Amino acid sequence: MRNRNATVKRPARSGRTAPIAKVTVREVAALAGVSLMTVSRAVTQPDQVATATLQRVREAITKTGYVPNLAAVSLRTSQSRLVAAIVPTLKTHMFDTMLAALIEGMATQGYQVLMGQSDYSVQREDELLRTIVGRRPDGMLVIGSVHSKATRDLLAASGIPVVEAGDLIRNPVDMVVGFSHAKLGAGVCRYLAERRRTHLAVFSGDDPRAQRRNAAFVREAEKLSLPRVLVLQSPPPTSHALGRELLARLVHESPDVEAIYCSSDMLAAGVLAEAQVRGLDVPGRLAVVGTGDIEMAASLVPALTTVRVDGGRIGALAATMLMDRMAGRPVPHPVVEVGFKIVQRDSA
Amino acid sequence: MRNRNATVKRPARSGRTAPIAKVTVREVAALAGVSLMTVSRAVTQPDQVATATLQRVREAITKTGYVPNLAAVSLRTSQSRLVAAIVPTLKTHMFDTMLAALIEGMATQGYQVLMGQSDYSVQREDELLRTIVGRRPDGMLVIGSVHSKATRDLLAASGIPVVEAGDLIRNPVDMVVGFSHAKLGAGVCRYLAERRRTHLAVFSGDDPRAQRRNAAFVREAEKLSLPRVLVLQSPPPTSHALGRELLARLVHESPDVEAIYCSSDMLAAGVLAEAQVRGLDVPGRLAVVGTGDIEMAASLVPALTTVRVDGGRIGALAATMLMDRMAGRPVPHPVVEVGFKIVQRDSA
DNA sequence: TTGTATGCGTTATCAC
DNA sequence: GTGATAACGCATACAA
Repeated sequence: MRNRNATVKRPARSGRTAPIAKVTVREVAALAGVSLMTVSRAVTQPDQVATATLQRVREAITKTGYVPNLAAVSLRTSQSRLVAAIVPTLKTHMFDTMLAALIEGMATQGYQVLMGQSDYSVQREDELLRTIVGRRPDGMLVIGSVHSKATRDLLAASGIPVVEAGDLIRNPVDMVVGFSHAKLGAGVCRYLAERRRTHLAVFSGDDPRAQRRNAAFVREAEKLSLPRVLVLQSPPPTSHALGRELLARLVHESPDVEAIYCSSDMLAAGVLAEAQVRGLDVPGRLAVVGTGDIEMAASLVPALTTVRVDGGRIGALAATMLMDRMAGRPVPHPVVEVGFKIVQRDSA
Repeated sequence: MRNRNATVKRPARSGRTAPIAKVTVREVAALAGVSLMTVSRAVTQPDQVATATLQRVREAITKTGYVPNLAAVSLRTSQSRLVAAIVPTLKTHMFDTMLAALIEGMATQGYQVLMGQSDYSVQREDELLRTIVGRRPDGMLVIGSVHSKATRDLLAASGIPVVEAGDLIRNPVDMVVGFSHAKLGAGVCRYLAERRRTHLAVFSGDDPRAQRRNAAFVREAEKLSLPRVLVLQSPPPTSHALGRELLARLVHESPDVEAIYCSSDMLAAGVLAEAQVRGLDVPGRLAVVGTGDIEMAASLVPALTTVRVDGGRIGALAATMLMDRMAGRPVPHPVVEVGFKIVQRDSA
């Protein structure tokens, strides 16, 4: 059943009015019978203008449809009221909450957000950041971290407040809010070991963050003298389908595995689905732990035990730190480690 | 198990260089021993500059770390190379692919994307759009449609190319690419009727788009002389947990329902989970149809029958239409209806 | 309370 | 091939 693709009708774009883009303080001033500055003041500091004048100006603004040109404001004031955000990709759920919180936080303070997708490519990231610096944003959020040395230097030299978010890196360009992937990986390993699971596996994407978690997980298993951890990696993004596929493989190749740590909840959900199909009891026969605590985690069957990292909090913290820096206020903690939490439910 | 929140160390922000934000053509020109215009030309039209000069200028640019101020460029040229995108929310998967496609499409043409979240609030949307107009974007994408009359007029008058995406509305501000929610709702109803399901229910958010689908679904059922359709609505966003909750309610209140149309795949996934828990056979006892065809739909158990709308295609089409308009090229089809498709899998 | 002059950083235009 | 000048739209500084 397929709907056709068709052109339906012409749009009703009326050419009646002069484009607002061309309306400047000039026209408003002329219409209101005042000078440019009075209009400017009426907009930015209304209390400095006589009530009667203010009213006339406001009418003129309404009548002309005047909207101040922020490029001019930005040029004049050296403030863009713009914040840039770079994410690896928008196609996964991973960064949505962080971003949503940032955008919302900044919007309440009158800032707008410029978006960029690096697609996990350092080169894309570099190009992106260079273009963005041209906008003179008042602040920047980079999810993950800035990867190339040259760009790190560029940003450091630019004097633009930068928050690198999600990853607790050692040498931030400016500020960081994140968590330790190593602690997280080790923590999950201990959690499973405490619950008497000895044959462990890890399903994950092969991005750097996941790899750091995996490495720590494996190290911890060695420290606890557990059998060798089976690590299955795939190119990101990790998906539900991948979870099913990986479990299917595991069942054949290493049927003795008792617990799986998945680098995303979606991956874990796929594992649960495949386990259901195969009649594999979770958690009886197999324990499953996810990462992210996405909305569906709590209502899956069985409810998914997962590592919660509060993306919304990270985004909100980033917004606060940026605004402090932008306002010239001292930032008490330029490096903030946010916690993660293993949320115990039914799957492990 | 909770990691502490702590400050770890001071950041390594070196104050050594003059902020790039302050480097202008002036400094570059001085260093290269040329005029401002030569620098400007070296950047924008290198072939107009003698090779030797070009080289000197480029060295000077590298040495100073000069990055052109786009606010100034924008002011001077009346071109912002900025495109704005307004989404209801980033917290659901609904618009990710559309957005990702748009951002990618625009980025390849040297445009940057300004993001706004309206949170399904008309007032927020208005504020947002007004601020955004101040940036003089070269184009705008609004997911859904522009709701208030005043803002529609503002946009129409602004002369900014606008694409309203996702919704095939009747009187677009400028251009539209979308599908008919009414056709979709009716189509799903027929699909279920053809499969001998007579007692139908709809689970959905109460946003306007879902409501249009629901209304058409109900009308179609009446036309087919089916029993009254049970419609259960909740405030968006729809979620997995909500799907479970609604099915639980349904089982008590209307156990005779044979098919459910869900306004999102996540909602449908929740319904499948609850059905599994209750031992309700899907599709034997109950058919389930979702909306969106998100990645997990195909690997759910049972695989989810769903209505696919190609968000990536919509985003890409929007980007193309915007770029045509921005380049002054005629837009052959300012109103584009994209198809939807009912993807038959196992759940219905 | 209101107005005038000036400059933010860049490019269009015209002159050399 | 290169340079001088003006202007984009607005707000800062100061004068009235």
